[in-house]
Amino acid sequence: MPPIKTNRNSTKKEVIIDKAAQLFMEKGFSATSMRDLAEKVGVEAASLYNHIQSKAEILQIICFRVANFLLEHLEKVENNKQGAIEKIKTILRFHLWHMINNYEEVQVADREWRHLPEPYLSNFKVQRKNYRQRLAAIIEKGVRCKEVKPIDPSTAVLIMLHAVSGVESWHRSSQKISADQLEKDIVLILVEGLKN
Amino acid sequence: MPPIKTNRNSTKKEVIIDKAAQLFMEKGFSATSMRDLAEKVGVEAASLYNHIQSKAEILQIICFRVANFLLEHLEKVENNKQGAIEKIKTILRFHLWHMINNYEEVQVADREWRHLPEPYLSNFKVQRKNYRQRLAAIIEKGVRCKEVKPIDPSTAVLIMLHAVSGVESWHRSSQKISADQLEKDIVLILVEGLKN
DNA sequence: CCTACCGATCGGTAGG
DNA sequence: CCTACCGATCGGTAGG
Repeated sequence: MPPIKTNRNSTKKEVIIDKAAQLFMEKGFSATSMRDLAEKVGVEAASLYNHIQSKAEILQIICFRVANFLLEHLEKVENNKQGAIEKIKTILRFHLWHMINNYEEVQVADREWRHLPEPYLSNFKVQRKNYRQRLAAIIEKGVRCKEVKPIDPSTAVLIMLHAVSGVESWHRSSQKISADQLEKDIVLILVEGLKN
Repeated sequence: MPPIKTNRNSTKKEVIIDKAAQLFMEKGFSATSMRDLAEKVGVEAASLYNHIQSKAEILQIICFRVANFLLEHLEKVENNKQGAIEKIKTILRFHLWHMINNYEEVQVADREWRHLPEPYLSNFKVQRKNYRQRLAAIIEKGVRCKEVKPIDPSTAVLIMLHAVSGVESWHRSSQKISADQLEKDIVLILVEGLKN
């Protein structure tokens, strides 16, 4: 018999990672104890170590899962035939969608990566820098084609990425507007702000 | 004889707060120990308590100093006679200037306020919400006057405030462009994105 | 998966 | 401002 296929969130390890993401988001990585996590999962602290190697491993899985996901999408966009503005719109929408649906993990990756132990920390920083530079390259090309305003590309990247992480405030709030409307408004403001 | 006037950063307490802001920014509030801080200040951990009451008090001073500073400025802008776009520009520039010159404290207030003990935590949340609502009110008025695009005002606030906190990436980087150029670019992108 | 437990480190205090 | 020290809690292991 083949092994039963387990989708994400069905293995105990995934449950642990999921609950950890919630706690790391709420209290931060350092302020979350393995006893907090164990309680949330419904076992004793020692039992967690049958599924994970360390507290740091959980953070590492979360951070690199998010980073790889975004990087893979960027690669696809780089190779398509859209213009700069369209590429930016596509990336922005993907970021927003990813953020809205996985905001705990994305938020943790964004905020708590500093607590990664080496060599993961350096590795993550390199990936982060790489991502930003490639995004800036798309914008720079847009500037050269006069499709985008003559602004510093890395400043534009900075605004884009940070605006996306602002979705957290929306998520936490009473959610007056829909996810669709939120996406439309953000894309409108940023893309119109970039257009020449 | 009158007491000698001490400007900020000249008292030992201010030195402690300043070094703490650096550490809280670098490692986070929870991961910073009073021994780390003592070493940076150049005394033993126990000696810190002659100047401060607790670790939490330091965070509280940092968070409320930043919040009050921004709130005071907002009040002035609310009462001037500029249009909505001009008001937003003024606030955005003030935020950016404040961020660039005090980025450690601002960043800590932004990121570590969750670790405030009650009742400061609730208090801070109220001030934060209040600030955002008043900023949204300015934008909403702009939308009603057709000066600003018909977007959800709180979405616009979300983008503005998070874009500002992105200055941290700029600060940490090799600082290719000047603070002036950074400010111009950010104001340009965001304000043009909002204009109708 | 649990009980029992480890050494290390934490924020903070007593007393001088 | 320091030495000495407190109880609590931390991440993690041994052994079953």
